[in-house]
Amino acid sequence: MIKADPRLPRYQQIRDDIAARIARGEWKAGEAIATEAELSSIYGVAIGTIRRAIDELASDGVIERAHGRGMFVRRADFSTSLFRFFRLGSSGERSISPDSRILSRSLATPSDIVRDRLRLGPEDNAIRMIRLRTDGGKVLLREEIWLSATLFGPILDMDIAMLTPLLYPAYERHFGRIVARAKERLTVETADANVACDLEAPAGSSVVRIERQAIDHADHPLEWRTSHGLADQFVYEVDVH
Amino acid sequence: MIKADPRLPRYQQIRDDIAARIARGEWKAGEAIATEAELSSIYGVAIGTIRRAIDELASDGVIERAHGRGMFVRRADFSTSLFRFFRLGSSGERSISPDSRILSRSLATPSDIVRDRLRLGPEDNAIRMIRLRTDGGKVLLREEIWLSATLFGPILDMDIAMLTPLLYPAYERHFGRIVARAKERLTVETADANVACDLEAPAGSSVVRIERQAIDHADHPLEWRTSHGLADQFVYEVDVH
DNA sequence: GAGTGGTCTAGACCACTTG
DNA sequence: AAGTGGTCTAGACCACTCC
Repeated sequence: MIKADPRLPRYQQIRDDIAARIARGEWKAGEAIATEAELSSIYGVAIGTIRRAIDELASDGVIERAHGRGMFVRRADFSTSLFRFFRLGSSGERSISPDSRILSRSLATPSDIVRDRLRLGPEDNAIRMIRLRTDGGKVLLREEIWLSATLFGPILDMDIAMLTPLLYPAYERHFGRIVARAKERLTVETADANVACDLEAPAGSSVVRIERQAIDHADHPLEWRTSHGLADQFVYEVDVH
Repeated sequence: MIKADPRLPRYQQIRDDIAARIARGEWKAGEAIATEAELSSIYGVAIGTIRRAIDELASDGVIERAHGRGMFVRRADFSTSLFRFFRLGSSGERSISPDSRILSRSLATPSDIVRDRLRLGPEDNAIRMIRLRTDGGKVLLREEIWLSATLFGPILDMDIAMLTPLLYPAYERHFGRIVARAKERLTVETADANVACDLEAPAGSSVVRIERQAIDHADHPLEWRTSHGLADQFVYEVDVH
């Protein structure tokens, strides 16, 4: 049933197993998962241990609890957590449908910064992707994405449709790697030639730069991403705890 | 011992009581608080209930746990949570000492936006403060801060030294109101005359605008704040969950 | 009323830190 | 060895939802 490191606490093993089942599609978005009592007998632990596991999944936004009704898989659109740029325009209400287009995907030698952020060894290789996020044909964001080739190597040969529109669900589904949290760093700068070209704006335009390190439950970095978007139409919303 | 709403779960009453004790100075920053077993007998509840209360204080960053040593009041500098703008400069390492200067403090009629964000009634009054955050004489941030006059009225007559350098600890100490989380929204715009003047920059400079709604445990908004800083030296770091 | 999640108990045993 | 927080148990009872 569980093949995780037995040195980890049971509630963490169970948390990861439930997350993996959801990623494998055993429980689908919007559906109710097994009840606490069922899970308790499935895993052979007390109900309190199950609750502890679910607590973390709920705070990760993977599962939603409804008192008296059950526990439900959240639609995996990440709208409340790790995708929340560009509510766009003054209306402020409409949420973006995250169309994305991967421009390139290749094995590459990581810079020292990328090596540090992904915690790669001196010999490790990396995967580099350039991706555009668009809405209604308009380019909103240009992203440079770095992954460890050791962890995500097969991504180079996968059908591109398996990587759209969102990458984090793809990491879960195909590699069992769950992004639990991320560190982000925002600055404002002027666009260089590559960024300006992809954003369809003049070089030297004012752009927002977002660096994001995506991290799993074990505190290991999964992805390093640098995104750029035009400053004058940029909105960034976040809940700070 | 506890005078909170008895309809609330015990662990929430205990959480708030412990937080209030810390705010009153019964346990000081860096000190160990009572052990779980002691708290359990103080409050007359099982140790699991104490743990539940402490869980929330720990995730709020009020208390830090150390396995085998005890539980400690975190230094209340908010450096890891709600004050983390402007790590400033390319060094990226030095953290800012948050000098602050309150320029004005008065009763004012809130706009509809402020009324909405503070959830004020149509007749309620508000307090408006303008504050500068500086480092080494240089102005980094210009803040416009709004509070409910009903909740924070006495702040108008307090010695200004009681409100520096940080406001959130002052809210805790003098009003027992704890900021549990905040919603922030960042945009980039050009400075108007007031902002440019306070930031000692030409009007029309590119500035970052941060709107922040600070919220307590009961999900009630405590403060609405709009901050501006020069875009070219702005760094914003956040942990996203 | 049956079934669900939410709170709370009163322990047990383990892992870590300090003397 | 003593004391601390961390994990886990096997229940009890409550609050909410749905039939």
